[in-house]
Amino acid sequence: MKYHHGNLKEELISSACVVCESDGHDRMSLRSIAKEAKVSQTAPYRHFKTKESLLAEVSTRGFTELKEILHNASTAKKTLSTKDRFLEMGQAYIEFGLSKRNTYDLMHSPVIDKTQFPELLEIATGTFEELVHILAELNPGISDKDLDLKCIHHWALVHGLVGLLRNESLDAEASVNTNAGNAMGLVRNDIKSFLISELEY
Amino acid sequence: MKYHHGNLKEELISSACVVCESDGHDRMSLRSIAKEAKVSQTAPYRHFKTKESLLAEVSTRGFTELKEILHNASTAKKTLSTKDRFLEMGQAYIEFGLSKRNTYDLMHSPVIDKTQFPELLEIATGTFEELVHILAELNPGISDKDLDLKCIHHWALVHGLVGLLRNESLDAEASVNTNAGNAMGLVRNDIKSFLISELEY
DNA sequence: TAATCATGTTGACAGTGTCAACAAACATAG
DNA sequence: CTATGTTTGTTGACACTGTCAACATGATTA
Repeated sequence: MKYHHGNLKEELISSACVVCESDGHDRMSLRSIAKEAKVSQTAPYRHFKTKESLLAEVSTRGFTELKEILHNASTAKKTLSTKDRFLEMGQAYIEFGLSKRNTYDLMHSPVIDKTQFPELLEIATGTFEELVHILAELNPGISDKDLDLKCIHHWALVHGLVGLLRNESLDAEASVNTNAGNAMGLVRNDIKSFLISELEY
Repeated sequence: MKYHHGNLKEELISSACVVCESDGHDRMSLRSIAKEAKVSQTAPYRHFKTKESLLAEVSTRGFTELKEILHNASTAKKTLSTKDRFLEMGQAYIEFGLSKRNTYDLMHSPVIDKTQFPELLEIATGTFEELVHILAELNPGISDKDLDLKCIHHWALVHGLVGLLRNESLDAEASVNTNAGNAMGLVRNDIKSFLISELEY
């Protein structure tokens, strides 16, 4: 029975990742994950200055995973056209946002001040870069400024779309008054078609 | 010195609105706003079943204000073309999201389960309707389905754009590695131009 | 072997949301 | 006008939270 745990930091982070995704970051308590690791309430403070910095670690892992997913989506299937790989990427982003709801929330939550966590800031902006790369490939010869504007456009679109799609209440309720709910269901069931129509918009 | 306050519910809500916007909803405590109203800690429970339901009230007011702003933007200046009024609306939405940051956050936060607050759900979807109306006006003869798709497109865009613009770290940091930061600043300084280019995209 | 440092522990503090039990103010029926 | 019941307050408590100071143990290094 060792006094020292040996791998506590890693265990706390990965435990926090699980809890954050299942319960949401606001329902996660340091004490509970400390207990889960069979360690005292204050042990986490040897590895994280504050709860926020543990959450920053969780957020960092989220971005790391997302960046990898995006990178894979845009490079894996070499036989696809650039446009199709771009669409794969958009779909992958949205699917991440829908399947890792709470983690996605944390990644965009204002409770973490990214400027205080350089590593997090770097991976977050790095994730954005994945979009820059494929859009540059898709629009050869485009000016830097126009490229950036295109990035902003597409990023805003998928990010906003995730926000809309996550809100199940919209199709539950809105379909009574309008057809938006139905359309939302359509989009949800065929994200790729929607993205294609966006590209040709 | 009356025992009964007389107007406690209203005072609690408006106080909560102020605190939510200035400090963020996660830093708002029931006790503190009770104290502010010079009332005991548990007095709010005579008017709100839970903290969440007070926050739901704050969120409702946020949507009410936003809906009104959007409605005004799209109907006030009668001399403008439909397209211009649509642009006014987009700009108004974004400005709301940027100026009422924390309230905007609360309105989209998962801490409030909108399905449990019918009034909130109604005003939230009602806000969406403002977009439906002007888009219908802008695209006469459009099919219901296409109208809905257009709504989803534009809503996702402005909502996502707010998310991007709020993140100051993006232009602070990203400008080192890419030009995205500069472009973000451009967009921020001239939202309307960006929206126009979006419409013609 | 002795001293230092990293990593645990216990105990405490102030703060939180919420509940049960009680009390004062108000409304209304007799 | 009194009696009764309902709203709307109060006090006190519970379990929980993030975090800190003081201490103890284990590992590392001189």
